[in-house]
Amino acid sequence: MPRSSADLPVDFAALPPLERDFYARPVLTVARAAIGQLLVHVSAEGVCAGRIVETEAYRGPEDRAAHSYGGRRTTRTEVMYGAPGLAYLYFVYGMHWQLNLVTTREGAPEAVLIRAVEPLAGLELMAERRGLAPSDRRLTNGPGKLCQAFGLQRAHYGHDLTLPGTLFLAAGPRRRGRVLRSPRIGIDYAEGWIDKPWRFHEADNPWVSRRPSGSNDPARSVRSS
DNA sequence: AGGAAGATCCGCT
DNA sequence: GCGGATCTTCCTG
Repeated sequence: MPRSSADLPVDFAALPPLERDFYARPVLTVARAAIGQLLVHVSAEGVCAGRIVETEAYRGPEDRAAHSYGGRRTTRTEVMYGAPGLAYLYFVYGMHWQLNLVTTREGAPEAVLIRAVEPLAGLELMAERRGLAPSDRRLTNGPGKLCQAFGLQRAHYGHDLTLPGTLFLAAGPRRRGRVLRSPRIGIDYAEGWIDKPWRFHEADNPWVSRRPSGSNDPARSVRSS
């Protein structure tokens, strides 16, 4: 990767995927490590790529906010129990898809939700899919938005992210901002787990979906590697 | 067979 | 800030 996106154009589609080792770690570790990595999707319509700037960790079966809470194992959650490096996509609110990375080890239903991405390539295609201008920040600053922009949906359920050429993560540029932690968003139903700071995002990145809500809970800063 | 809820987004006030 | 959109999945009876 170039040091900045102002360098020569990168052939994102040809980048080597992150290997299974990346995903085969505790979910909080992967959620933190995913910040700054690249998400790439190659489709018939074109190539979309971006830097991951916001994630959340879901640690079933004990995590009440996780779909795999209590060991729940259904058609929908089945892939969460699969090999680390698989993609878990699900459909919510009758209209939105969400992308997760399966982590840890087979049988451990833990996953990282990708909540926001900073677009680097395929902006025109993303804009077309989203019905927005390519310069619009709403292109990819939310979990449902980025899936629509990248053209991700049911067909990608269970896809192996370690395979090259289609849908995968790749090593991001070295330079990154601080990473902050805060409580996860939209899990008011998860009594006892609401306040866990399992959301990670780059400080001062305009593509992050929202600033940490509670000005009271000081988002704790984490060293960037 | 039916109902309820949902890891969201958008537009309006 | 609030409510509506919209439909799949899962649980209950």
